This record gives sequence, C-alpha cells and structure tokens, in this order.
Amino acid sequence: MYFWAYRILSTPMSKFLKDLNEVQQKAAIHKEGPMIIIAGAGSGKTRVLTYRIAYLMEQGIDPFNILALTFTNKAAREMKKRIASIVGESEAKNLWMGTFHSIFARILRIEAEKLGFPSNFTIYDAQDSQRAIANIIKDMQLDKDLYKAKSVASRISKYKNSLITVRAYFNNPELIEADTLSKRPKMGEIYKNYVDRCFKAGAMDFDDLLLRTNELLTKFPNVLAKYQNRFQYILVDEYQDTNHSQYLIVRALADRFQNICVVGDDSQSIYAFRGANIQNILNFQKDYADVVIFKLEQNYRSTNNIVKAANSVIDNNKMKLDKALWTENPEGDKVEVRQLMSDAEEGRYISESILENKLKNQLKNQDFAVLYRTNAQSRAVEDALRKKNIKYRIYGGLSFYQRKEIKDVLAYLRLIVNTKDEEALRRIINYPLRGIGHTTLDKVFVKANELDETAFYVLENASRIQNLSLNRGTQTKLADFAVMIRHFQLFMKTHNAFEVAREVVNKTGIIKDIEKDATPEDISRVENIQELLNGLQDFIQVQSNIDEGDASLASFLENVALATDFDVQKDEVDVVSLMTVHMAKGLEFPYVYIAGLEEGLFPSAMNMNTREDLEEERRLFYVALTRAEKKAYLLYTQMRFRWGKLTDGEPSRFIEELDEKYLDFKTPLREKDGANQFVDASIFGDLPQDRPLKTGKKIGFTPQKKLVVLNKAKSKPVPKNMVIPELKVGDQVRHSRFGKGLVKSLEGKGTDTRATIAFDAGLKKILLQFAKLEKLS
DNA sequence: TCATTGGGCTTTTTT
DNA sequence: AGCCCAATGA
Repeated sequence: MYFWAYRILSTPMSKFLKDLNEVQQKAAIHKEGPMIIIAGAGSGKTRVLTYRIAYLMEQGIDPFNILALTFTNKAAREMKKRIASIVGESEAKNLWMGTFHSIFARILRIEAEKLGFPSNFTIYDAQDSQRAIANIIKDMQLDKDLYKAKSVASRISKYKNSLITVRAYFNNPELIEADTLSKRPKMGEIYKNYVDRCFKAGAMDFDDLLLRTNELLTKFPNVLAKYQNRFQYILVDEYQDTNHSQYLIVRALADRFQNICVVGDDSQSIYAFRGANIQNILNFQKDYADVVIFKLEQNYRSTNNIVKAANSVIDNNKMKLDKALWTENPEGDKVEVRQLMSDAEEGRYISESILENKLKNQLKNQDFAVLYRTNAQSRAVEDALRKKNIKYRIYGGLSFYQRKEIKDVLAYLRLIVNTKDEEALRRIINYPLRGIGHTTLDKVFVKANELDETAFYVLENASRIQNLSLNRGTQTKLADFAVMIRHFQLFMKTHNAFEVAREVVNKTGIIKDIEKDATPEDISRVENIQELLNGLQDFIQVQSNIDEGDASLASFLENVALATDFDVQKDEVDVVSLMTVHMAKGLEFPYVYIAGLEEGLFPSAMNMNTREDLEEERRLFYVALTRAEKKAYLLYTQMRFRWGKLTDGEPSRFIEELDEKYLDFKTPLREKDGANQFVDASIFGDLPQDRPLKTGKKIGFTPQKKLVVLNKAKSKPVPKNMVIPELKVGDQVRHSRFGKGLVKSLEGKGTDTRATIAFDAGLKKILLQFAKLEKLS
C-alpha cells in the first residue's frame, strides 16, 4: 500500500487524488485482486470509480483491457467524460464502458453466428416480447385471463435472469410443479415456443442479451478465453442491482485475472422486480478468497438532518451490510412532512412551495425535483406546475422511443434490416391501412410455420404457394408490401441510414395517415417523427467522428433499443425534474419533494406482502430521501384519484418509521384556499399559512398518534367561507374539463356530496368538494 | 373479410 | 382517463 501511495505522489494524478478522503484514496489506488467498495448514498462513489480508472490507465494499463459496467448509458458517458478530462480524450475513448446490455450486445453481434443468430439480430423490447407471448398464448388457445401475457412475460424473464433455460426448466420438477400448482401447467411450453420464435425471428430480448452471453461463454471456451484476456480489469457499478445472469458473466470474465472491483450500496438495491439479486453484493466476500473491503461512509451530499432521517428509516431493514452513514455537513432544515387534501392540492402545494423557495433563496428550477412511486402520479404535479408557469421536464414514463409513431417508423427500419423480425412485421403490415387483416395474417403465419419459412417469404411468394387460400387481390397486397420493403433494402445499398428512414417516412404514407385528422396531438406526432430523423442524422454524424464508429441502420436500431430514458436530451436546461424514484437513483437535487407517501402507493400495494418486498420498498424510500441536498418534503394526501376514482389514503408507514427528531410536521392546509374552489388560488399569490399542530406536542408522542391527529383534521367541518355549490337534481353546471352537464343525482352530504352528472363526455360521478364546478342559472 | 366502434380492463418500478 | 380487444356492421 505504501508503495502505491508513493507512486501516486509522483504522478500528475496526485493533484486529483487530493480531492479524495483517505478511504476513497485507498480504494482508488488499490490495484490488484478482488475488491468491493461499499458506498453509501452521496459518498462520492462515482468520483472514486473515475479516479480509479484514470489511475489504472496512468499506471500503464491499456484502456482496451479495462471493462467498466454501469447501470445506465448516461452514467457511462459521464464517467467517460470525466476520465477523459484527466487522461485525455484519445485514451479514454478506448475504454469498454457501458451498460451490461449494450456491452454484451456489442460482443454478441461479433459472435452471433456461433449461436446461430444473424449478426444483425433484432433486439426485442419489452413490448415486443409481450406481444410475441400474447400471440403464442392465442395460438395455443389458452385462457388469456389465466395466462396473462404480462405476467407470463415476467415469469419467463425471471427464468432467463436466473439462467433457467427451457431445457433446465423441463429438467426441474419443482418449477414445473410450482407452475402447475398456480394453474399454469403450460408455462414451460409457452416458454419453449417463445424462445423458438425469437430464434426464428433473429431476435433477442433484453434478457437474452445476458443469457446468450452466458451461453456463449460457457459453450465456447476459446471465446471465453479471448474476453478473459481482453478484460484484465473489470469494474462493476451499482453491483447491488445485478441479477444472477449478470453475476455469472462477471464471474466468468474475471476468473482469470481476478481484478474485479465492484461498487454498490445494498441499501439502494431497488430492482428485485427485474431479477436483481441483493445477495450478489451481500455475498461478494464469499465469492473471492482475498477480498479487500472499502467502506465509504461519509456523505458529502445532504444535511445532517436528511442523513440521519434516512438512517433512521433504513434501520428498520434486517437484511443489510454493516455500515453507518454520517456527514460533516450542517444540520440544515428538518424534513418537512405535510398532508394535503388531494393529489391536485399536493401538486399545487409543490408548485407554490417551489415558487416560494425560488424567491426566498434565489434558486432556479433545476434545483428542484419531484419524485413519486408511479408514473401515473406525474399528471397532477404537471398540471399544477403548468398553471404557475414553472418549466418542468418529465423523465421516463413514455419515453420518446416508446411512442407509437416512433415505434411504427422503427418497425419499418427493423424489418428492412432483418426481414425475419416477426414483431416488426406484425406491427406495420397493416399500418398505414392497406387492407391486410387478421384473417389474412393468420393464414400467412400458419403457412410460414408449415413451410418452416419466415412470414416475409410467404408474403413475397403469396401467388406461388400451394394451398394458401387467399384471393388474387389479397395476394397482390401482400406482394406489394414485400416489394416495398425490398425497395427500401435496395435503397439502403446506395443511401445512408438517415436517407433510408426519410424514404420510409415518405413512401409508406405514415405522415399522411397521421395528418389526416389534424388534431394538435397529431401535429406533435409528426414533429416527433421529424425529431427521430434529426436524431438519426446526429447519430450518423457522431459515428463518423469515432474511429470504429458504425453509422449503419442496424447500429442505430441497437442504440435505440438499449437507450435509457435519459439518453434523449432536450435543450431546455433550467427545469424542475419530475420522475419516479427509480429513475432518480444516482441523481441529487438541492430540494426534493416526495409525493404520494401513502400506504398502498408508497409502499406499493403490489409489493408489501412479504418482508423482502417491504424492505425493498423501504430501500426505495431511502433512495428517494437521500437524493436531497438541502431540504426534503414528504407529502401525502387524504384522497387521490386512482383508476379515475377517488380513493382514501392513509399515511405511509415510512413516515412513522422516521425518527421524529428530524421531522417538521405541518398541518394540512385548508382554511384559506377552501374558498377558492372556483378561482385559481394562484391569483392570491400567497401560500397557505403553516401552523404547528395544536395537539401534537413536539416530542414524546408516537408518530402513530400524530398521524391520527392529522387524519382527524380532514373530517373537521368545512369552513364557512368555503363555497360548495348547492346543487339539486336537474341543475345545469359547467365543469372546467367536461364542459356543460346536467345533474342526474346526488348522494352524501357536506364535503362528501357526490353528484352524478351527465356531460357530453358521458356520465361522471364527481365529489363536489374538489370539482371545479360552476352552477349555471 | 376488414374496419370501426364501444366496452372492458388497467397501473409498480425498467435494462 | 387511456389502451386493447371483441363484437358488429359494411
């Protein structure tokens, strides 16, 4: 160790290493052998990782021999940039750095033929997989309520991530038994069919990229040796989120040199639903003989209050590694806890609070983030921010590449690159409409199976194939479609990827189809397609600047398939960030609002039945809270729209679990804005008054009690100045969104009055207290 | 045989 | 409130 420390000081790195504390420094310069860095939230893990890689390179390790696996493309890109700033661009770009999926997709392209796949194999996204499975279930004539495509897909995904191949499945009586017991005896058969179909389609799904890599490394020792020799130093970020399949790949590749460095925080393991195995990090020390352990426990990100509050909640988890996060940062504000009446008010509170903080502390939009458990929650917040003219950006949700119009164009491109791509073909064969319906398509696929050919072959030869009972007109339609695709393929020989895409957009009539209704949404969809073309143009540009760049359409498609949502960068910078807690991992913001802290929502009702599930939800909450640098707001509501219905909420248990020493409870806000049912509260420009809870003495009562008190506040009588329109059956009303309507019936009383009203849009049941209703005389 | 319309169901998180 | 699917009409 002393030797290395000495070497350090004699290199230009020394000036960078000064930025590291003692443990960080030791971890950065530890050279050989297996090591684990347990890095608490905000403990400077990325910094250590980048310096470590830069350091290795400075020690003369060839960047070609370093493999760094990250969780998102963005993390890889940023780390690369930071390394480049230390060791220089030309060195850094030769690093193998990226997500598991993108790195191994790249390797699989090179080695695909060994596995019987074309090197231009398609990558099926989650939707493709699900549709393929739905089709299989249909073809097998199974009960689709029993075999829900989505859950079958996730089950298959679990098999794959655990390296249970079809054969392994059928060799495992326990699995078969389990599926039989859950009344799904055909699981194995579906699984087999799905794998066969993907193979025939020349397609790999996300899980295949890892599973097939394992297959490659196991079946071909020389291939394994090749990559073992290449990757002499392996670093894995976010190790707590690796699944079994990834674990095996890493172990296989690291087996020769054992220079494996994993970094992670078990307390931030939040991807079990997609197969992540927290045991990987918990057991790392058992996997290698002489593991050196580094613990980064000093937090540089958050105030003391936030760190301690976060610690107090994660302490409720049993399954974790021993560590204690601390900080030298100032005490800071307490974490604010607040109940709101509804999701709409929650949004409004957030927007008002952001405005207030901006004014008081001279902040920008980009200093704020709103985090939530489910994407559906973004809407209420969005509405509120828009009303106040606060610029925001939603990350995730329906990402750009998942929009229908984009997927349609991409499906054409996929089919051009790989005519075997069944899901692409299904998607566009009748879009825009060209009179090829289900019946025809079914026949085509049946015939294709019979002949053991691709569907595309059947299209091309429709008129020549025996016993294909299609009339002349239909045959022509099919052939025309095939001819069109062939035309694009030919076109591709002389034109670049951008030009091909433009040709597709023009020739297929997609634009025309979208434009025919000319609603505002349609215009934005056309713009999206334009945006896709621009993106493709950029892509070609970028690739041409890279030595081994690949500007082909196939390469673009792979990029798109594996793009993480952060990869589409918009120009607007100063915006409030809205995203799920999952998306927020690894990020930090001065001010963080965590919305919807209600039982059943966060923790999610789907994930609170076992201790393990609940612990994962708790880690998720821990992640959310530790994103905040200066101040965190914990918000929950009394009622919220879910599935289009109003539902009652109960405060999340996580609020109760927090040590109240670090919390500042606020009363639910009412009074003042109660009067504003018909007037946008923003015109008053002020925030509702905060007032300390009367009943709740500061300390010395259980949070449980306190929450009960908070709940009580909701049933207090409506303030006098609050106007609820007195309605009777037969009244004409106007609703801000639904327009004019007729009151059909009333039920309940006081704040609880609900009215059934007939609008043009149909019959709606509305709680008067919240509805923006105007009585028409 | 195909397209349209209305009904039913849905939501947890994502590479 | 939105998406997918099934029955129904053309």
